[in-house]
Amino acid sequence: MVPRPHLNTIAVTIPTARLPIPCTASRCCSPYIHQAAAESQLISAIDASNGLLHARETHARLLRLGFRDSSFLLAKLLRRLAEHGIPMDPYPRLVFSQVRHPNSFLWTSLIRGYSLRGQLQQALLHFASMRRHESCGVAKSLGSGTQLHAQTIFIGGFNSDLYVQNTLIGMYVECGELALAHKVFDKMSVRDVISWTSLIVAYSRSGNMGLAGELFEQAPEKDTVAWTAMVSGFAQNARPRDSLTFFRRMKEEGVETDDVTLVGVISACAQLGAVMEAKKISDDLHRRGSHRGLVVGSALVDMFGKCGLIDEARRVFDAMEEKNVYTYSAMIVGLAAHGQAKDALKLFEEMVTKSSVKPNRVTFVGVLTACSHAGLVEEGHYYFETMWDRHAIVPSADHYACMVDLLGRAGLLEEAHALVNSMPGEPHGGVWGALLGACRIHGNAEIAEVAAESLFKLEPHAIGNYIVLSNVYAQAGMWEKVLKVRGLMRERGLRKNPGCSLMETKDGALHEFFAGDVSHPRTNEIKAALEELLGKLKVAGYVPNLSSVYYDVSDGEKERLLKGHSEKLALAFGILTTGVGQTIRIVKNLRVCDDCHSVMCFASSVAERKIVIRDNLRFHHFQDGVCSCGGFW
DNA sequence: ATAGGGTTAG
Repeated sequence: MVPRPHLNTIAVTIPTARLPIPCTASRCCSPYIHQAAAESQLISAIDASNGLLHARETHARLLRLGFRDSSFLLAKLLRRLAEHGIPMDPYPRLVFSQVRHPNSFLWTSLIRGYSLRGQLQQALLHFASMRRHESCGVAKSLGSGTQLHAQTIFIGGFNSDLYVQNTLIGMYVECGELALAHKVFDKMSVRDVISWTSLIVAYSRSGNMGLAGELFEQAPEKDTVAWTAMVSGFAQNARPRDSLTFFRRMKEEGVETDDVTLVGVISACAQLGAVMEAKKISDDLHRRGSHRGLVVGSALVDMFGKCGLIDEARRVFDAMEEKNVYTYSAMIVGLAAHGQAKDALKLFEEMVTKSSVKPNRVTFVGVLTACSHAGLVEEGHYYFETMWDRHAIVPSADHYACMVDLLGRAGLLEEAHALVNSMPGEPHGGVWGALLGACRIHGNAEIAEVAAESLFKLEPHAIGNYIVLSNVYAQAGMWEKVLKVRGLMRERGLRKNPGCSLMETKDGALHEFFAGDVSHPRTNEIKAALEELLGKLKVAGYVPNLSSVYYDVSDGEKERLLKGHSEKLALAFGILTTGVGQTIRIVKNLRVCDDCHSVMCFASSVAERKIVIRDNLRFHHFQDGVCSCGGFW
């Protein structure tokens, strides 16, 4: 299954960029030197080329010397040709078409050539064709040359051609030039649904759903694509409930939905953990027969994983004929979040050995978190090493964060700290955050202070860091320092995120509970059910964990605060609304505290329910008094 | 011909 880790030490290896190193003891490095020399000679020749004939000679030399695929040199040649006013057809166009994998620089040179000669339709056609190619993996970034070219066209007229204008908007959106996109839109005398949708997408991508929504309401015509842009826009901007609302509105108004629409809603359900809605969508897809498609399937794997139905995720995964890196990553990440580390690693091995799908950085985040949440330190080291050894992926700060988390959780705080200090590049908030989190678990106030100091500089408004540091102090009984951190928070105008738990009843209704919440219509019943449950749990041996309250108050007050935790309210409500043997599913926005965790363990056996909780990190499956997380959370 | 889609730590 999992290959033997070959690393036992906490090696702090600094990955270096793997450049081809031509020199060996037996072979001289001259071929490389020759090639570099040839390249620089060609550059000079291109720069010096005068007119078509000279350029053709240089081109021939370039081909002879084996540079037929050098986007860089050929782009230079194209630019030179354009500067000399040589018509784009046929020669420069031929130069371009001979390159098998043109990069965006070469594309830009071609487009620029056309636009400089006033052949704007041609320029746009090539622009459109470049965008089609980009989705096949060519560099996504558009050079400043392309932007320049667009402006040329913009100034040069064509404001009556709907197609040209729409293409321009699309291009500006891709360049992130929102204001310019809007300017083109404003100047248009005739707009169609594509113009409106392009602009809606532009605002949605910039995070401005308010304006996107206004445009949507104003648009005179709305088709499936326009509606879908809103549904996925809300999902991508972390507003899953609005996404669902729009989806429902769309159906009410009789607008056709398609696979793309459903992918948007799937993502919303994944964020919410809304199981009932998720199942409805999945059934819908089955009826359409498109549940096994590549994108839909990958989204479903992710959704079921995030809704706590990991077996269902696996079923979809196994049924898919075509899988890519999204599919595998979603499945691996899902298994990791459910604590099924061995399965996650096994799947990764299958991916590497049996499929032709190459893992990417996201896949490795999944693999490393799987190790971390299961305490598999040696395996984590092993996979971290293979990233660059075997898969040519240079670990990013995110991967270092995973390693710090892995070491830290396992109690190797010094090693984790050393890794932070020795990693290449500056550690970001995630890296320090992982270290701080580990300090909370192991009660190390000293290293926690170091981590927090960096975090307060890097992300002064991230409230969680203050809370965790203050909790570390509280655990150690350092109350004066707790007050100091609270003072700091007040100074910076930061307020604690209220704990919130979500429970979905069978009818698909979502019930929300906050800490100490009495606003639920059945609050009295819930309170009574909780009291009754806690009474039974105490008989079974449950003792309230008062050290989970990080306030310096009396024990009685601590117990009262513990009872108000949102997941306990959700649990009590769950017991009211389910029967013995059924599953209670809760989604929580923050980490589950130790006391709630132990209550869930006890309750799963005493109340004879399965309890599945998704917190901000992972899933806990409670059954017969035991949690699947094994203490790692 | 031009608009909407899936995986990421603490």
